[in-house]
Amino acid sequence: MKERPRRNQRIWDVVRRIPRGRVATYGQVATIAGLAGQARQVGYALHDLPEGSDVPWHRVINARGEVSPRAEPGWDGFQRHLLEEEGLVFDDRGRLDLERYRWDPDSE
DNA sequence: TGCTTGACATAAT
DNA sequence: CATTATGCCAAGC
Repeated sequence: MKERPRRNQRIWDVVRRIPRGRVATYGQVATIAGLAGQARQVGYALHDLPEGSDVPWHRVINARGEVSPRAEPGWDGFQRHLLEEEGLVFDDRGRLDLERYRWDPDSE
């Protein structure tokens, strides 16, 4: 069976590798998944993320260290709550210290 | 089959 | 650090 270019599933696999209490940017996930530069696809993949997936999508944030502004209100607060449960701390502007919480794939 | 939209990133200003 | 412009790929219509 040929490898199905299912980038989405590949992305989910990378996101699953994200340890608890750590976050990764879309670009980072894209690079690790072999989709360097296609960070948009990462976000799109998570959007297609089915329910019941073991993918900690809430650990995936944008390059600014902030939660991606979704279309539905209240969703950002939900993600922030999940991250706080992981032990992460947000700034007054609702941003995280990427320098401190950024997941190091090489350290895995 | 072709155009538009989309959980973004990076470079330039 | 914020904002603007451009690029990338896949899914939807």
